[in-house]
This record gives sequence, C-alpha cells and structure tokens, in this order.
Amino acid sequence: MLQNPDLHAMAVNFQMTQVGKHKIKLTNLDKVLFPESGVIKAELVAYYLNIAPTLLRYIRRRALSLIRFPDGIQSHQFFQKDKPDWAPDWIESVPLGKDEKKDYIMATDEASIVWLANMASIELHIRQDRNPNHDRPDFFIFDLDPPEGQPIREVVEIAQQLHEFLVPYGYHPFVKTSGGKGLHIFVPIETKYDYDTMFACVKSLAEEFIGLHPGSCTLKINKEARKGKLLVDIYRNRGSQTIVAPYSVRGREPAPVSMPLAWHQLDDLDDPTIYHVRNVADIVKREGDQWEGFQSYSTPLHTDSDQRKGSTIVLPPSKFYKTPDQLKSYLEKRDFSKTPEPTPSLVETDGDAFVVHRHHASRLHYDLRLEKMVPYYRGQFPKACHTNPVSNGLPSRQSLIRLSICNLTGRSLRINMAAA
DNA sequence: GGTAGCT
DNA sequence: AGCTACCAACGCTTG
DNA sequence: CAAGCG
Repeated sequence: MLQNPDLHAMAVNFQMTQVGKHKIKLTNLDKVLFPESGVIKAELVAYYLNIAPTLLRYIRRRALSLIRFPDGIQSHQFFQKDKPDWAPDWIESVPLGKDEKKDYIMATDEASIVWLANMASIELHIRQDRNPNHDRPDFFIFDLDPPEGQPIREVVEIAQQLHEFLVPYGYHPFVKTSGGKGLHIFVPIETKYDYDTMFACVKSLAEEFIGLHPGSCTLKINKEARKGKLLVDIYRNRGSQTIVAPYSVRGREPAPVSMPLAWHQLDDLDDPTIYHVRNVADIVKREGDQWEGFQSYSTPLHTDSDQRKGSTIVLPPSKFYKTPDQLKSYLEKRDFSKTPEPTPSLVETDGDAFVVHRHHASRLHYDLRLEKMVPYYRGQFPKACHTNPVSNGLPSRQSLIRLSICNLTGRSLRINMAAA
C-alpha cells in the first residue's frame, strides 16, 4: 500500500529530465498521440529535442501560436498563445495583441522546445515578425492551397512557376511542404516595412502572377469562385496572422512535418508525407537544413520602378546583393598591395573550392570564399535574369558567392552575402 | 496538460 | 474527490 | 448582425 498520496495518484507515470540548465517534468510519455501511425508522446518530445537547434533558427524570438492535442489528434484540440501563469519562470514571453493583454509564448532554447512538446503542442505556428520588431515582418508568404483532389505534381508546377516569377524581382524564395498537399513559399525581406506595406506589395505580385496563369490559380477565397483552381493564399501576410513553422509537426496522420526543401527537391516530390516525425531529424542530420542562411537572403521589397524591362533587370540597392556593375566599382576600389590579404583569384579546380581569410579590419572577421560549379537555374536560367547575382552571367557557368562571416557575439555567426 | 471553480 | 470549462484571432464574405 | 471561412 502506497503511503504517499501524490506518488499513488501519479502512478510514477512521469520522469524528470534536464535540458541545458532547466529541469523538466515529462509526463505520460507512452501516450498515443497518433493512433494510426502509433506515434507516442515520447517520439514527439524526441523529435522536437533533436530538431531544436535547427527549428530555433525559424521560431526564436517569434510569438508562438500552439495547437495542442493533449489526448491525441483524435481528441479535442485548441490554440494557445497566452503563457499560463503556472509555466516555469524561464519560459519567455512578450505582451502583444489588443491592449497587450496576452503574454505570448516564445521559445528561446532547447529546454523551452521540450517543455512545449511535453504539453502535446504538436503544431507550432509563427508570426512574420521577431521580437522586439513586432510591426516589422521579416518575410512574406505565399500559401499554395490546392483544390480537393489536385495532384501534388500540379501544385509543384505552380510553385516552380511562382519561383521563376519572383526571382527577376531580386527575391530569394524558399519552399516547404505544408504537411498536407499544399506548399508554402517564404520570401525573406529586410526588416523595415510595416505589415500594410508588405501586404500591398505581395498582393500586387500575386495579381500579376495570377494574370499569367488565370486558368490554374486564383486569389478568390470564395469556394464557388475558385472551383478547381489553386488558391494562392496571400491573406496570411498581416499582423496577428500566423503560419505553421518550418519543421513543425502537423496534427494529422501520419504525423507529417512541414519540411523545408531545396527547389530541386520538388522535381521528384510525389508524396509530402514521406517527411514525418520519425525520420525528419535524421534526414536533417544527414543532409542538412535546406533553408540554411534563410535570413541572409533578405532583400528590400520591390517598387514600381523595379519592373523588369526587356532583358535587363534593375535590382534595388541592397547590402546583400550587388549587381555586376556595383561589384565592378567595388573591385576597382580595392588595392591589394595595401592589405595583407592574398589577392582573390580563380583557382584551377573541378569547380569546387574554398578559401578562408582572417581579416583584421575595423572588426576582426573571417572571409570565406566559396567557388562552386552550379547548373543554371532548372537548366535554363531565364535570359532576363542574367544580371542576377546568383548566376552572375559568367560564361563558364560558374557562380562565385562571397560570404563575410563576422563573429559578433562569440556564440553566433552573422553571415553577409554578396556576389563576387 | 494543467489548473480553477463548482458541486 | 470528481466533474467541467478554459486555453486565438481578424478581415472579409455570406445569409 | 451573426455565422463561416482562410
């Protein structure tokens, strides 16, 4: 007979763990959350712990919306934004919303991710802004929402068309699965526009794109009006709207993950549910995060004067992207006899090479120069894009990207990119 | 999943 | 001691 | 104006 009433009540169905410097009580680890696939809570916690370092790149300092399924996906679910007053004091939060009366949960480290997972927070949704710039989004979204029964290959084709459409504006779109049949396209932007400005810009892009593909796409939410067409959902690009985070699990069978992909991986994507809670951590460990450097690709929003004209693109000034003309004047200004650096030069290689320079300028930093043979975009980079810094118009089909890596904090790296 | 308020 | 309620949000369209 | 939808 157990004498301790607490011990009796809990039937020892919990265990303590420590993640970093925080102790966390994990409860009901054998509870089945996904009945068909048999995924239990221990697997959810393990997944989120393993993916945490990568996941945190996309959710750190973002107010979260949790979708929780404490008794599994067959039972009731609910949103949660407000931090409960019984949460550990090391769970960070930020007052937001009307009258700032809600204390939005933010994940800042692996421990907070594990705490969320133990709460059966299967889905993590994020805003497009990062604390403390809650009125300045740093990416925009196209949510490609196919009509019932549309084959995934048709969704892929539209995503690729949208990709090709956006690149000439200087944007650098990224794609991920939604976890269902949809695809999400994220486009990083500089953190200097309010939501209204961003939305107007996205809307004008979407309207032009739909004009090019009126038979297959629509902006109309109305069910009748969009019969059989894929909805290009731009309406999430507003403050207080959210979208499922990269690497979030979805609350349906077979526990799929919203999986960031490289564009070429769409070429043979037939079933988005091959990416799920049981294999994504291993895939990322083996093959890497396909959105690596996401933030470094941010660009200004385009303006009306940035319209493509003929075969020439006018890129807006950017601290990350340089046009060949801008680079030419930069290179002319450099005098390598006055610096201790070796003069950059092309090296005879198979195409892949790298050089690291220790560069003690106004701030100590390291320059990493990567040279890689890459095929033109999808084998046929549009002529209109020949001044894009990624292809750089080099006759040898070689792209050079200069990365300047500055160690600012001793812990994290800031990476600036420019074509070179 | 954890708590509070009610019976 | 057991039961239940709670846990988001907003513009837009439709009835 | 409430309900439904994304």
